[in-house]
Amino acid sequence: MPPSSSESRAPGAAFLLTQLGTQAARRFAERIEPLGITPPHAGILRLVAMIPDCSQQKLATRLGILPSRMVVLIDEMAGQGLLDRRRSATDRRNYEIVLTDKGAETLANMQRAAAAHDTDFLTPLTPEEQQTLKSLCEKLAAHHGLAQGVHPGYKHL
Amino acid sequence: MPPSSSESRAPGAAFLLTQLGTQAARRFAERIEPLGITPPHAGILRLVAMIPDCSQQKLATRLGILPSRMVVLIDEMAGQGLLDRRRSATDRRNYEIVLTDKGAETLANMQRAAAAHDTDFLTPLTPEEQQTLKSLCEKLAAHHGLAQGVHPGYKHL
DNA sequence: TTCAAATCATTCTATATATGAATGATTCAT
DNA sequence: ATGAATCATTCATATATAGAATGATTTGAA
Repeated sequence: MPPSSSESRAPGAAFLLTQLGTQAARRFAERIEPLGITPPHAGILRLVAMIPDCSQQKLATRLGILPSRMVVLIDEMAGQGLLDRRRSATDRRNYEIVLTDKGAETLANMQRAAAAHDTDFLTPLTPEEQQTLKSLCEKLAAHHGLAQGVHPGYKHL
Repeated sequence: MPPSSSESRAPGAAFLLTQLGTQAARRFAERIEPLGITPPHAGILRLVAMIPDCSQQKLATRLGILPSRMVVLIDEMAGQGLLDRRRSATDRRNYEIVLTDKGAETLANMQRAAAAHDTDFLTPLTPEEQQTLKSLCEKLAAHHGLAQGVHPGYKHL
């Protein structure tokens, strides 16, 4: 039987992951805030760079965001000059979202911020421990069907 | 220099932690949903059991929730019969929040759900790997100043 | 060819939550 | 005894999100 002498409940690994994940997400949000973007913006930026001339619908389904919310997010980013809406020549129902020069620059800054965030967050661990943690997390993520590079924190709860 | 041949960006460990943490939080929320409670309720339940006769103010500051929101949460839980407001005899400004029998029962069910959640979420890993992951997470959590058993996901962002 | 169904972006409405100020009762310190 | 502080509460406001409804366009079948 588990040791529960009085009321001292040692949290399990899943709870620790929740704590750490929330903390990591918050710190990343703080890192990119000076760039004028939020985590959803960052996800869009990455995806638009990976899939050029992508419709809003595809972005929405890939990121798990509702189309109606995507409209607002794209509005914001277009207003900042990070990307442009371009009517598709073949299907005039949808847009092709394209990165501007400023958008590409912001993406590069965002990736630098992500790298620095990663380094800082894992700094309490030795390089060997960092590698071990990463391997274990990759194994877990694979088994839980998490999409490469897209975190499920954009939709519902 | 890091290998970035084309556009394939391998996510760092911090990003993996964000993904896993979000996923773990969501699954836990689904687990306790049949009990009629949400994650904030679960946090309150745990804390009230650990600190009996606790004021709403203490709960709010410990959990990082605004007092005005705490009122609503306690209202909901009292409405479900999980806890009672009892005027403090020594200081009639504040309440002492006490668990009811049903509240204690729900807490026990919640802890069972948490244990099952932990087992299921980590099932892709061997027992040794699970222990390693837990140790590394504990080390990280300690260095990042995370409170025992209280995750920072209840406030702002 | 034509017409119904599907698709994309958008707008609108409703709900939940975050935030902070203000209120009233009570206690504390001088 | 009086003013400051504390606790629970209410209020007003802002923001995020879900989901339904709309209009333009394309697609597919009769």
